[in-house]
This record gives sequence, structure tokens and C-alpha cells, in this order.
Amino acid sequence: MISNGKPRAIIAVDLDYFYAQCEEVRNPEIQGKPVVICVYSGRREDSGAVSTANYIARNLGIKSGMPIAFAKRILKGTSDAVFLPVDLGYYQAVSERVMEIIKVGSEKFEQTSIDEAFMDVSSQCHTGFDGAIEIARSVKNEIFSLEKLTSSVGIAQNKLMGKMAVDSNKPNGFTVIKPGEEALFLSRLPVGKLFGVGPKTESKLKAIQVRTIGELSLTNEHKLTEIFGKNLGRTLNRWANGIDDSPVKERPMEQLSRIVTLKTDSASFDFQEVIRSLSYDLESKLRSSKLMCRSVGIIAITTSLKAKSRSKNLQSPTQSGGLIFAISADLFAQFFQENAASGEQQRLRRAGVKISDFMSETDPEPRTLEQFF
DNA sequence: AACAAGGGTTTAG
DNA sequence: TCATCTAAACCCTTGTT
Repeated sequence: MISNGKPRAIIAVDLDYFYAQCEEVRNPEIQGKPVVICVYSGRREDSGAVSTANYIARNLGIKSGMPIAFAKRILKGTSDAVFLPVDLGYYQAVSERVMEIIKVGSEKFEQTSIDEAFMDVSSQCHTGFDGAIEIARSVKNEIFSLEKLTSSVGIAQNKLMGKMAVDSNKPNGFTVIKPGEEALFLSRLPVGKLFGVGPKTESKLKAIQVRTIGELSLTNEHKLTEIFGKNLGRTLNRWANGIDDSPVKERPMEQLSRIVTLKTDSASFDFQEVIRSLSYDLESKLRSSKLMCRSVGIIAITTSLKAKSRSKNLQSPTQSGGLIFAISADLFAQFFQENAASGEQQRLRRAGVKISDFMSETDPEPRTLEQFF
């Protein structure tokens, strides 16, 4: 009913309020206080957004993505609140050690973000689910004893249900969805709780009277593909039924981007030096990954926060920051020119560079051909 | 019909 | 109220093979 192949045992691991918890481990003084991790844009004092916060802060109303100034206002009367800037290098180092713990415990491993990973332990537990539960418990314990970090885990037959399990019980959760329990777990939940269903999708579903995952599971797939397109429609229908055959597999990186908030909104390409440094930053990432790219693009966020992009495929792959910069500069020049011509005169708030279409430094074969197994 | 290029949207963490 | 940064998946249009 749920899977067509052999039954699997999948564990989803999610490190709790990761950035904030890293800071608590580094400086135990702040434990027990509201901790808010901020991305400062550098425009003005306190301009920027909240990246994440510990549960003490969340329970006071702090949400990820919220303006820092708003968060400070909420915690105005809370004298022990701690606001810290993101220290991504530190979190990355912690993450790498934790991921190693998870990786060695699993036959198949897939990291999906800095603080999340899947394990496929099917081959390690012929006994069925009890074996998977044991492995999950030991990984969770090991992460805590070695790094002093709490995590939440979800155990189920596939990645989707593993993810649904983890998300249902945080922080420090341990949730099992046994084979056959999927429909019971999903059916009463509001459709917005289904992984992949955000505010836009939720409101489109509301328009056709679909409010719960159970209702979505009964919705004609054809109707869904009409509204959401072929792929998404089918996926929504399958996910609402707890069906997910996607393998646990490490995926090669497909794109790299760097974007910054400009000191002041700009109506012309007067931020070349910023773009140059982003370009060289991308070069160093390419070098350390031993990759070249065949596509270069720019990202532009207007004053009204609309995203725009331009991109260009290269004749031959490159690793050069100089070339990435030159192409980006062209694309920005072209963007502002079109902008002026159309009489729009949109100003940019944020600007960035994106590269993609990677191939190995040595191997002339494009990455897409080595997708198999 | 299948594929590439280019641009936009949505989601997630 | 003010509104970061990174990455993936998908959608659509247009043009070529």
C-alpha cells in the first residue's frame, strides 16, 4: 500500500534549533535565556532578519525571518535576552562532526541541510522496525554525548514519513510511524502541515475545499495536476497518501550562489566591487570542490523585494572568479539598461551571483551523466 | 517529440 | 514595526533539432 519495492526503514535526524544550540554549547552562560541568532544586513543598526532562535525565545513569539528590530521590541522587557550574529563557520564545523556520526551509523546517508540528514538502515535490520529504532536511539545518544546537542528523530518507511515524524515532535523528539500507521498519522492534519505545502499551495487547496491531508489524499490526481502541473500534482497526491519511493542518496551540489544586501538601494551598477568579491568567493568554493561551472547568473532583489534574475551559459566551463565577475557585470549592465528602457527605473536592494552546470575539473563529462547509482 | 536556454515561483531551513 | 541568505524543485515560454 505504501511502497512497491521492499519495505525500508528510514531515520530522519534533525538537530534542534541548530545555530542557537551551537551557541549554547559554546557558551553555557546563555542557557536558560532567550537566544536569537541574527543575520545583520549592515544597512543600519539592527537592520536584518532573525535566522533562528532557541525555544525559550520562540515561546515568547520570536520567529525565523522576522526583522531583528521587531524581535528586539518583543523582548524589550526581557532583560536576559541574548542576540548574536550568525557564525556560520562555527556551525559548519559542528555540523561536519555530527554528520560523520550519523554517516558511519548508516548504510545509506543523505544530508539535506546543515542540520538535517536521512539514514536508510533497511539492510541493517532484517528484524524490521525494532532494529531501526535501536539505531536511531544510539545515534541520538551519541550526538548528545559527543557534542552535547539534542536532536529530534523520526523513524518510518520512507523519507517523507520520516520527515513528517520528526516535525511532529520537537525539540528532543523521538517519533516512530510504524508501517501501516501512515494514513492514521496524516489524515487529520491540516494540509499545510504536509511537507512541501507552503502558504501558496495551501490557499490554492483551500479554494477547492481541501483542508486536511486526508482530504488531499482523496482528491483526484487529474484535478491536482491541472492546478499544480504534472509533477507537483502527482507528488502532492502521493505524499498525501504517505507514498514516497525516493531513495536515500547523497546528491551532488547543483548550484552555488552568493547574495548581499547593498548599503543603499541602487539604480545603476555602482556596486561592482561587491560583485567582484562574491565572484572570487565562488571561485574559491569551486576550487575547493574541484569543479568548474558552465553557467553564470545574477540575482537581483528590488526595493519592493521582487526577485529578478539573468543568466548566461558559457561556451566553455570556467573556474575563474575574474570571468564570473565579467559575465555578472555584463548581466547587471544589461539589466539596468533594460530597466531604464522600460521606464521602470527599479532600484535594487540586494544583489548576487549564481553559478551552476558544474562539471569536474578534470573530467570533461557533464555532471548530469553520472547521476546513475 | 525531445531538449536546451532563460526566467519566474515556491518551499525549506 | 521591517523584510537574511542558500539551495532545490518545479513551472512556463521560446527556440532548436
